[in-house]
Amino acid sequence: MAPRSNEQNDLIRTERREQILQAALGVFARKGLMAAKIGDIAAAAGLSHGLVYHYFASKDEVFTALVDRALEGTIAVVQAALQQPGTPWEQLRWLTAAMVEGGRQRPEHGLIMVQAFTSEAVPPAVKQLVAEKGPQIYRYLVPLIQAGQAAGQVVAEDPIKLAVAHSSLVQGLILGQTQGQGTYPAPDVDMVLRLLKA
Amino acid sequence: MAPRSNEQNDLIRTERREQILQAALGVFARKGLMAAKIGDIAAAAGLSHGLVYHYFASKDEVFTALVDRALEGTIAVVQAALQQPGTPWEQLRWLTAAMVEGGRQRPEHGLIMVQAFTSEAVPPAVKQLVAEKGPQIYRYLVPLIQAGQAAGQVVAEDPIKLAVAHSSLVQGLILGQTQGQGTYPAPDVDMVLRLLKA
DNA sequence: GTCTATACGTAGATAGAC
DNA sequence: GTCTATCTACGTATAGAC
Repeated sequence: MAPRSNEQNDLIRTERREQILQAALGVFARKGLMAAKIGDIAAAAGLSHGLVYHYFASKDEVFTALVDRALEGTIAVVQAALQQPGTPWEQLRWLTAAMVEGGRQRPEHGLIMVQAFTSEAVPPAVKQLVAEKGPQIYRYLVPLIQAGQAAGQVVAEDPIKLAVAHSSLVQGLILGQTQGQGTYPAPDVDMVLRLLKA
Repeated sequence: MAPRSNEQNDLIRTERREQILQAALGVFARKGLMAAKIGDIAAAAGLSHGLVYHYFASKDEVFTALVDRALEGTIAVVQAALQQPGTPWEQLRWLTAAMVEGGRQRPEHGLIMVQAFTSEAVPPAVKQLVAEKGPQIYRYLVPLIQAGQAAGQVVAEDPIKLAVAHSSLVQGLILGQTQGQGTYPAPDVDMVLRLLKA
């Protein structure tokens, strides 16, 4: 039996890491940071709980990594909206659709972020991430709204308030979907955009 | 030293119970069900942790009592809106103001409800409460929206979708206020009502 | 790289003193 | 009614075998 090469080992490492993160994403989203046990994550990933500690130093570190991903992902979507072709309104529509649809199919990121933003029982590293990267979302969203106002497509209100309202509604919808479990029909993109429409 | 009368004992009992519930409301809202320790609640209430168990059988029972209050309170507000004088639109405006303002001053109920609605790590009694009383909110909100539509004041969209959008936005705003800690200006009542306006 | 067994700390819950 | 001391269970994190 020939020994594994370094490349093969690296491949296994990144695979396992991803496997653990994916499993943890679901468990953390459903149960919350403190209620989620390492054993739950290991079981969901299909491996022993000892192995989780081979790849991550602590439960907090796993959670922090996921919060970072969720924040980076959200920022990336807002940035991507600015790269879309068309008018500011069309960009806003693209952004809204991406967030609402994304949240509908995979609400886990949204649930993780709510915990990161609202709970005090969160590792210091998470608080730092939230403080640093949270405002970045508005750094891109507010100018987009202002561009829409300049084009006469977005209502002439305080652009920051509009941005807060838009983000809050999207967040709320993700939570609402989780609770209702499809019981109620979900508002569509156009309904969300009524908030902004001139 | 004369012994206490039964009436005095009863008074102490209800006082202590309330004292514990108020303290627990804050702790649960900030830390979440699992991260909140009985010791935290006792310390916040200014009494020993043993005494908490004299008034409640378990931590779960305290949490469940608070969820019940939050749900009942929300239902009561929606019902109260229907009793307000004026047109359906004025009633909707009253309701929105009550929820947004209430959530701004005391976001704890909103945070508790988010946990109750979204977390799996919640006692069965809470799941039952959510299943029973959660839909009651829509039982009163949807007809109010329909009345507004009949009066030509609310846009002619699916009233259930409108109700979901409205509730989601209010919930999202409460969360947003908690995270931003007053960093950003909060959307006002009129901005929320743009969702519904004809 | 992966697992099982174990140590250690902590927190929920109870018992008994005052 | 209230507190302190204690029991007990569980979960994080580690050590060592394979």
